[in-house]
Amino acid sequence: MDAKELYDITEYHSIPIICGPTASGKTSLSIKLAKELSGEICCCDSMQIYRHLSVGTAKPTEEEKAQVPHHLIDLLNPDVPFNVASYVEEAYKKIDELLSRKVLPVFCGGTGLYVQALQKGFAFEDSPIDPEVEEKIQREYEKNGIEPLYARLIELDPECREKIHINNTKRVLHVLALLESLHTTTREIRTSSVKEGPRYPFTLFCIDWPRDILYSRINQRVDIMLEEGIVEEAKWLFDQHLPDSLTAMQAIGYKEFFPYFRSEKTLAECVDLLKQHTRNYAKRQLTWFRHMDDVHWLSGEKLMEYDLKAYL
RNA sequence: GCCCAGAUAGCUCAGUCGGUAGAGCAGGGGACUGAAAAUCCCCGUGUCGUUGGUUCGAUUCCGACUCUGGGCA
Repeated sequence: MDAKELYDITEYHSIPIICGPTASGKTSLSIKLAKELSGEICCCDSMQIYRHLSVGTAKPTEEEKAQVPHHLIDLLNPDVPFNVASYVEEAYKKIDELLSRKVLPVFCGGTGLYVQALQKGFAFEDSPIDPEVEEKIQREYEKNGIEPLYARLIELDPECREKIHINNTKRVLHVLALLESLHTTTREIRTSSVKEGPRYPFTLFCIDWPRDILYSRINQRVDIMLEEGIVEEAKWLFDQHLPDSLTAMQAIGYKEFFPYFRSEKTLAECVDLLKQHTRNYAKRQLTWFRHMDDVHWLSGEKLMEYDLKAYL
């Protein structure tokens, strides 16, 4: 769909995506914008997808959801894995649904990969990895370690020497399985995945704050989450005894409390660790956003003064 | 008051058999196409507590002092 078609349906030329690091004020900005546009909010967040993870993922509150309808949250239980490909599929379904009601979606979220997948229109194949190939690679890894597999990856695709470090085991194994299943290279995958172009026209906004202010906002927000019951929520997840590898178990705001539940750390230590991890995460998010294309940067201090409609 | 241990990077500490020092964490930068709130890479000069002494040379050895732990009174 191009800008004109979108305009004919919604009277706007593009779909806004509000991104930014955690605790930058995305939620309130997206609500303000959605109200102005009579739009509805679609979350672009790998963890708000999960039910029961609410306080810790800074999901919009009931009051906020009452102001503007929210979508793409509370889709799955925490024991179900999730990934970009599934996200993109869900997002496109939701966009079509809103457009069929002539409603403009307002995307909002901090997961850089998901934002980029929408912006660039990454196309994902149904199941690109042959389970037999994957299993064989896994067995070889357990037997001989990463080095022979890394050597094979470089031989199949010399570009990977630059792009994938040998210590990044997870990615080495995954990309090797991908290449041996499809008999192709990463360059070809990247090229073919964007050859259709973006599915819809998007406009990206990213919120930025001076680093020290962002960090103190993060620390304050963790204290608020504590009052809102993050520890109880984390205890609930802890009691599910899910495998650590599961997507939901990686969420910041939960795993940090597990040592407390096991009486290995004090609550105060876990809280400090949570603040730390959240700050580290915000930095990684900013690295991602800074290197995305066509981003309109918004200063956190004057967030409510921008006329974002003018960009759409 | 006495005895012992310590004082080195923002923090926790290692080390220099005497030639001005290095790890982890924090912090900063970066990568990223099916776990991405994940995973991974790169970046280390600081009056080595103060002050005398020994020495060609002291953060390192010796003394005193200050501070911080711990113990004894």
